[in-house]
Amino acid sequence: MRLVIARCSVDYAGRLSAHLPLATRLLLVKADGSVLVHSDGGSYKPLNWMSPPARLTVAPAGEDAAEGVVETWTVRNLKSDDRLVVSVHEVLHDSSHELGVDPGLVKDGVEAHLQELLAEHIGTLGDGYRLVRREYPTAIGPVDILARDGGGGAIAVEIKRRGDIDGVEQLTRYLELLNRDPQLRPVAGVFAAQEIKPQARTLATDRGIRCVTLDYDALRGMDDVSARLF
Amino acid sequence: MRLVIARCSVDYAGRLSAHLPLATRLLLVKADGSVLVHSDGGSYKPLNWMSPPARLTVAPAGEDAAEGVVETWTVRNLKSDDRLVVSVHEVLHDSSHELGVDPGLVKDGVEAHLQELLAEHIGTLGDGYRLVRREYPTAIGPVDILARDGGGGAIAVEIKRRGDIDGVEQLTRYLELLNRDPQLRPVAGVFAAQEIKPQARTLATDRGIRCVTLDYDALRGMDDVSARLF
DNA sequence: CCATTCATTTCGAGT
DNA sequence: ACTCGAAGTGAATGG
Repeated sequence: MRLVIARCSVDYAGRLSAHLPLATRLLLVKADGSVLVHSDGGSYKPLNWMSPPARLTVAPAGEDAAEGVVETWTVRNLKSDDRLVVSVHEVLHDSSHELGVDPGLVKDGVEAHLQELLAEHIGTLGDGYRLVRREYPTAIGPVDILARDGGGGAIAVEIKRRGDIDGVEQLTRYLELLNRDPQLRPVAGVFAAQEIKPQARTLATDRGIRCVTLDYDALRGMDDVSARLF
Repeated sequence: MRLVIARCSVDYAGRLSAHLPLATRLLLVKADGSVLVHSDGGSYKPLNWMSPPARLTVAPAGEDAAEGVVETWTVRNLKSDDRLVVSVHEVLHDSSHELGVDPGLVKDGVEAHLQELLAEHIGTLGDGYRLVRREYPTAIGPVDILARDGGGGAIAVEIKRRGDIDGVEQLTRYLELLNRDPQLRPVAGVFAAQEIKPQARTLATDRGIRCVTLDYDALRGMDDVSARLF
């Protein structure tokens, strides 16, 4: 990994065109040839970049030396024809470092986990609810959860972290299919998410689908309690 | 901006939990307190990070000194209660740099531009086509383009950079609404994108919606030509 | 300021 | 290899 602090301007040409005026920035060159151009603020997203696999070539200034350019970096993607051109005016820092391969990130608490928790505590949807199965298969893909309510009626549950209109459309398609099955019919729908967009709620309600807001911490808390009982 | 190359392990607790085992990485501390943890590969996305506004506090090793920890960095987000904890085992490089404010990126060639270009060259959809208006309003949101074909029939165009099933669903909803308007009825649909997924194409065709693949460079080229005429 | 939509999205899982 | 959906999505734009 090479770290360069430089006064530079940057041009990108690929799926779109973009330009960065002259300023002091961090140029980060990774082992796979990818380059990140970072400013001293903003988010984790660079101002501009070239994705791997890429190749960096450095050329001394040509005609643009008159404009103060010291050297020109050209970063070419090896699979597409995207190009990133960095016009370096002044190098303030330049160092290289051996990092080795990274063991990678371990995550916990995403949608899959939400589904697990709700399946485990399906009773939070109503008294007498019981789980039939998670990932209940249909012709167009698996429904997140199939359950039965206290009266034995079938319930199809679609789970999202953020519930928007697409999720309601998806659940609607599942319900249409499931309601053709005499073993299940009639199947009611539940749209469960940590956060449900108003538009999605309106559409769901209009179609007779119940909306449920999930509290991840509460579900996880119930988990802890039940864990303590053992 | 502070650049640190260090052997470290990292833990994040916030909307999810994540852990990075001990390895050598770049720790990038920005002026707004945000921290990025980068490996020597992958894309522009850091392995882990803390978004601004954030505050970094560094503490000498405590009980964990026995495990080889030299110092512990705690990065707290000032608006949420997200925390990033970096256990530093060895510092291989440490430098700070003044960058100043960045003038920011200038973009050109995104979806808005595609819509502009297609509206300008609506004739590429067929002989005699003419533009009624861009962002034609409906009760559930604006249609990208409303046009008339050579015979005077209304055409609703949905534009995407990448056309997938969601875009077809969206256009379907627009068409359903527009076809209730006696001034417009019957309204035909055109799904236009730089790249159309097979599934989306199938669904669109099934619903009588025409699919058109847009060539951005060609549209831009036509633009250049017409520009040269003036 | 909230809500929706786009993104050089990136990333991972499943087929 | 390809497709599809999720993301600690982030960022811009319109109401």
